[in-house]
Amino acid sequence: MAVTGPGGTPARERVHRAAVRLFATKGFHGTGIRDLAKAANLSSASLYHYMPTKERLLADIMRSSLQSLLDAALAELDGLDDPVERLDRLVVLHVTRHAREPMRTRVVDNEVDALTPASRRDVVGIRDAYEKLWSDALDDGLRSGVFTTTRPATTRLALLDMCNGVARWFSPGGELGRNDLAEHYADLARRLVGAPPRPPR
Amino acid sequence: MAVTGPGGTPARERVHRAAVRLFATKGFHGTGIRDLAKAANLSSASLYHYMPTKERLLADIMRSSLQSLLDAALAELDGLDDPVERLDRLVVLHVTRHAREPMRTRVVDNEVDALTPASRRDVVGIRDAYEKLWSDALDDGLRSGVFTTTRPATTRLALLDMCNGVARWFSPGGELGRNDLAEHYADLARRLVGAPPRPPR
DNA sequence: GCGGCCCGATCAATCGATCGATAGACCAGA
DNA sequence: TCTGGTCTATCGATCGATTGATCGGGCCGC
Repeated sequence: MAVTGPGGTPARERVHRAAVRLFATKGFHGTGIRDLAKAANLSSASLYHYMPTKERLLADIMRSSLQSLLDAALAELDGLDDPVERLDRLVVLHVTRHAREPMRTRVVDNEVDALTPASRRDVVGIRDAYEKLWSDALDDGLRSGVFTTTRPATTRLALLDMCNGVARWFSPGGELGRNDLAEHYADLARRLVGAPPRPPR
Repeated sequence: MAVTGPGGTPARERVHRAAVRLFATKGFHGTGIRDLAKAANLSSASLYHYMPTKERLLADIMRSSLQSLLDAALAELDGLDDPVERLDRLVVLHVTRHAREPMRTRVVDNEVDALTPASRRDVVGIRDAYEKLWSDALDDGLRSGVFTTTRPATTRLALLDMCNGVARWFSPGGELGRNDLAEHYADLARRLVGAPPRPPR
């Protein structure tokens, strides 16, 4: 088993983590193979035992992040019918994740066009499936009259952009915890789509 | 006068424009000096007649974009007292600009950490002054009771993120024109901060 | 023939990636 | 218990290509 390295963290994981941190802060093209090696406590040659290519490492990070978000969302919505509840859950899940792993999310959001066309197709496919959950909840709510907006498509984009923004400024040490933040965003989302406010706890 | 070049556009402007387009689509670090030269119909050597450095070109683009946004906002708000009207105007101006020049805005929003510390200080300074206009409008409205939110700071961030998102997906050929889009966002903004809806036109 | 534009050629540095080699863990057969 | 072989993890050295930037000189309208 590969359990060497200072701190006991396996090398594969160190590479992954370092890549997320560097890609998020300096960008994919701004991160050299040697920066990555230094951050993972490896030589740049050893790096290639854990990734086929710098681009594929990026693609793997993005793919797995998005897939786990999609899976979690599907599990969260399972069996649910009420559009308001579905929206609540989507917002809370989304914001919680973005606040828990802002770096990873920043990579997913900002580095899409550093991917090769093939990788991009995969990643965008997963993202579209995820965003369809939002569209469906919104459409159902509009049909049943519990949401109101004159421009559903634009409102959906505004809603998603609002929630995505969290990853850009959230820092774990802030005054607001992840859960309170997510609850607040659920309130804001209801306001945006014209749904009745959530009952106070 | 330098008015050569196919199409009659002066070289300095061609460089500027090409840089905005390339930085926005491929990122600052993803754009080579030769890509830039080709897009501006110049040799990579001639490029340096119009910019001291690639990084300074980026800094100039960001600085002038932000400064013109701040100036326009100050002009727009001049003499205005009512927080609701100030918020309306800020949203309409912001969204209109983001929709008119999504490329330029994407550069401003995404490439901040490609700047040297000195350039970054300048740029962030202007951005902070601009965002303070939003904070002030929001605070005044909260004080006077016309806005309602439990978390003013977070709500401000959510509001700004929502409006910033426009630059990431707006394309001029879409079904919605710039002005209609801006009006819709003004409605959404009022909902977010708990202000009464705008009177229908 | 002077000055603003412009370029081909080229610089040192860095890029992503590959090479051959070494050290150690593990296992099979004697 | 020793031995030979295989596998994984790691490295220094180096590959060709590309990077941002520079230099010396050519062209052209004045």
